[in-house]
Amino acid sequence: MNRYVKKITHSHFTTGEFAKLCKVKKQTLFHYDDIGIFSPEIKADNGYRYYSYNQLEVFAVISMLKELDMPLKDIKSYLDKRSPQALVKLLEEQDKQVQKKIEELEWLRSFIKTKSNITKLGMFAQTGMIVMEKLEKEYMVVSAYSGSSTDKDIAAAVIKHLNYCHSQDIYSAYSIGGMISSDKLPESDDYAYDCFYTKLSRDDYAYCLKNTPHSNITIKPAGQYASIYRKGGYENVHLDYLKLSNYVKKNGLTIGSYFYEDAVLDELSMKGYDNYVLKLSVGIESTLQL
Amino acid sequence: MNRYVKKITHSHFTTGEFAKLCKVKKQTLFHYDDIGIFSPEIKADNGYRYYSYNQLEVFAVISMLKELDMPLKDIKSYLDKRSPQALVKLLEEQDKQVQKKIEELEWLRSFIKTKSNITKLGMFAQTGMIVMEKLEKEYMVVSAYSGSSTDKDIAAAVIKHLNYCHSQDIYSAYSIGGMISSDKLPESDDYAYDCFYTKLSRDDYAYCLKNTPHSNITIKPAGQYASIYRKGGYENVHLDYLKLSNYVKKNGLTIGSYFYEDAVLDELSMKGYDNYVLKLSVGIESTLQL
DNA sequence: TTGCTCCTCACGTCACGTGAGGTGGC
DNA sequence: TTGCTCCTCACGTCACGTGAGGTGGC
Repeated sequence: MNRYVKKITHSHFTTGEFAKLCKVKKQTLFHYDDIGIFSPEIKADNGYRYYSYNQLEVFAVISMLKELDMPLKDIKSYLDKRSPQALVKLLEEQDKQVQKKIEELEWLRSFIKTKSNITKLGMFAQTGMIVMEKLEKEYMVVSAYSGSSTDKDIAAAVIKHLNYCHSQDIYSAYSIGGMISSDKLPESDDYAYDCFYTKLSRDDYAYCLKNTPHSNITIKPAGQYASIYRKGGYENVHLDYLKLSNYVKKNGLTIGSYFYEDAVLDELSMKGYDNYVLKLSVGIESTLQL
Repeated sequence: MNRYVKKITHSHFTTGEFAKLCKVKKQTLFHYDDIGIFSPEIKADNGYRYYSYNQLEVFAVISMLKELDMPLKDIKSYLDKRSPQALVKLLEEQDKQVQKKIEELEWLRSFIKTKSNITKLGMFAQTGMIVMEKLEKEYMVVSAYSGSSTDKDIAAAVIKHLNYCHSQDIYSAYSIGGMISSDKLPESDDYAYDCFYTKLSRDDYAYCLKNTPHSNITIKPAGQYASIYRKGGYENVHLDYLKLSNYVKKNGLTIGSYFYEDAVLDELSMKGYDNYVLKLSVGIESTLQL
């Protein structure tokens, strides 16, 4: 690709042509020339810019590095000191970056899937009535709470819980839930949780096992649960806990150890607490079991 | 997670606390409040901002959407009209985006690998001497060139070649190469190519087959090749073509149909044509073959 | 000659980042 | 009281994008 190169500008591309070939705007080329990162091979006396074939791949690599969030400054500093050795090193570093990004995006897909499933659950749930459901086991990170009932303590406990999750590289799509011991039925709106928890999706759990096998992960057992989905947020939640409790008693069932309280539709899809959809549930065991 | 919420600011997080939990700078939260995309649940009379637990996941989703290059305007317009239906739709769209991005990044990895291999080839090649090598078959997109010898025609032909590649969604890591019929030995530096070509990596080829099965792809045959790597760019290239030709004759070998000319180290790792490393090669068949 | 493309210059924008200078709760 | 954190400006930055107004080659 050398024919007459260096001799006549016709074998070169104008700014407009080169921009089209690179699928960018002319202004980008002007900008790159201004900051000295990528200039045309030839600059005519009238100021016209002429780019060559061989610059195409340089531009392609600049675009690639930009895609990978490398600042133009860093790209320039490579190009200023370019060499085959430096190129190979750069490419190897970028390959690692790309691998990491792919993993992040794959995690993101599972985040999206989980969030979508939770939301659909809230959209289609029958609200205000008790439903019996067979639930699979779930993995959760649980932080016991035994602090005082002051809000300051609670806020601190939540921060601690989240910091623990983050320290284990856990960023779940599930919102924080609350557990209440089932022998401590809430008697007013002003009740306290015994634990905070963060549920994990299967993917979260797999990722967690791989990276930090000794994380403090609790299993919420599989089995029959009595649940109630409620619109209207947190107002008079204790009445629904009462409903659940009465239902279990009336049907002669054995109540599980904890009530679980989850926000199914919350701030992300609804504005204001009053519009949240909560799910309260408790494990039950039929006394008719063998 | 409702305890005393709405009543006392202590159950909430200050800007600094919330920023730490979200792994961003405070300024980001100020900015989001300014443009109205994400404001604290409570703003005290003294101007202090207080964020709640339930806002954590909203912020997480904003971060996620930002990661996926959604402008803050668009994120705001979702949040302004938020609903479970809109959320599910948004998530489904984003899932497609993420899938696409993952595919792009996987393509990028193969681009990086190819580029790296080509560069290593140039770094470690013995230059200035003829080497015999057994090459595997390679796939290439070839554009015949029969235009005049004016540079304008050549530039137009290259544009046409690249546009064809782009129309087939082919963005190879290989630079454009040139083919010269082997019965037309260059006699001066001013020679003409008979074809331009773009080599494809295995991944490019697989991708190509999947998307546009009828692309015009040529196979450069596997077999023995006589090659010469040369430093010093394009000056007196014809002398190396002569070397190759003489070598083939002297050893009583049958010459293949075309000379192939590739830039192995070019503008990307070297400054200026004079420092390029080119590879010239031609297929040979031993006349001693059965 | 017409129309298209080229140029420079100045200002806008997007999503924050960076101090400067001052107030306020434990 | 000390020190830390909060606040609001105002200006900077990064990578261009958008015209405005004028020149220049086929």
